[in-house]
Amino acid sequence: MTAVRLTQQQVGELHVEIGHRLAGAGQRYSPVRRAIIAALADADRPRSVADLVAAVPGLAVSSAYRNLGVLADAGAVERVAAGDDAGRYELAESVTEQHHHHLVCIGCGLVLDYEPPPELERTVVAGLDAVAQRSGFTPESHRLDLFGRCTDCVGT
Amino acid sequence: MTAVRLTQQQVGELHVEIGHRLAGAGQRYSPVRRAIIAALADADRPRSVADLVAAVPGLAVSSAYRNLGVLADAGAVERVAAGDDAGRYELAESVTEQHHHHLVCIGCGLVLDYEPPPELERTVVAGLDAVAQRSGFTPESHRLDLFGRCTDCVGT
DNA sequence: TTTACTGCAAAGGGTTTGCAACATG
DNA sequence: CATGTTGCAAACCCTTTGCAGTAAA
Repeated sequence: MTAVRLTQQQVGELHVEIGHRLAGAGQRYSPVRRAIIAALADADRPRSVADLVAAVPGLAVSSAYRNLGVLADAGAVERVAAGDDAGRYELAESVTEQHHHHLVCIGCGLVLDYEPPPELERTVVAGLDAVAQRSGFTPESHRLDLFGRCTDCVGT
Repeated sequence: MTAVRLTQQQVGELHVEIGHRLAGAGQRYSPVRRAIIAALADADRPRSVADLVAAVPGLAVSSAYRNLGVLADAGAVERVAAGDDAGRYELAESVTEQHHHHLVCIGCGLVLDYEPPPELERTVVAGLDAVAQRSGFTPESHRLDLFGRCTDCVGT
């Protein structure tokens, strides 16, 4: 199982938690923001801005970007840099409490979430810590993404 | 040692190899393209287009993009999607014969190359193969990037 | 002399911002 | 009412493309 989905109850807690974070930043949890979060919670993959605008009726493009910015600052969502194309957003790991990485299709741009096997994750973290130390970097996060072709794009 | 630099001799072979690949694609290895490759070979990190335009006197922005596109098609360079900002390019691994990943500074956008320890790389490849198989993905490549703060940005 | 390469300027697509109206605490 | 939020339209940035001139096989 590579999909990362949340139960109804988890989604409920999600809204509460995000409401708190926004309030802490002096921001409101408006209906539009709720709708954006709901749309993100509904998917098991990062969604593009165009995608979100289409999914939330009446949402203006500018509002989408502005709200995603506010939500990102509040630590509710994260921007995913997939390939070259448009930016995608997903719920922040600090609110879903699920660490994951991405499978990116070089054919159609599809981005899937996957949860790395614990041993792999441990090895990667240890290895990157060592590399960071040698380079004087203070580690913050990492990405372990696989690029390939999804079943629909294999023959392309 | 995290830097990935080439010797003078390696750079010479590089030009020959790239010349062959371009010729095979019905393209010339023009002076401008040589200058772009030289600028990339000169750095131990991916360079932005603006950076390249500044480094190659007289190079027009449009020519930079066009040439980078041609060079990418010929397998000489690769585009690196770092953070959110502008696209960066570096020599393709198939010509440098050096597999590497990136350290990205979230403070200033600096991108450094590093060569992963062999065991780490093996573990990652094996782990990703397993994940890909479960998801029906045909693996092509991967990225194992670390995000953090460089020595100049630690206090930010 | 045919085909590739170049710079300039204009166009494109994604993202950001100014602004006046609206909604909420 | 004071402050946050919204949509619209214009502005912005990076990137691509049309075009006429130049250079190389």
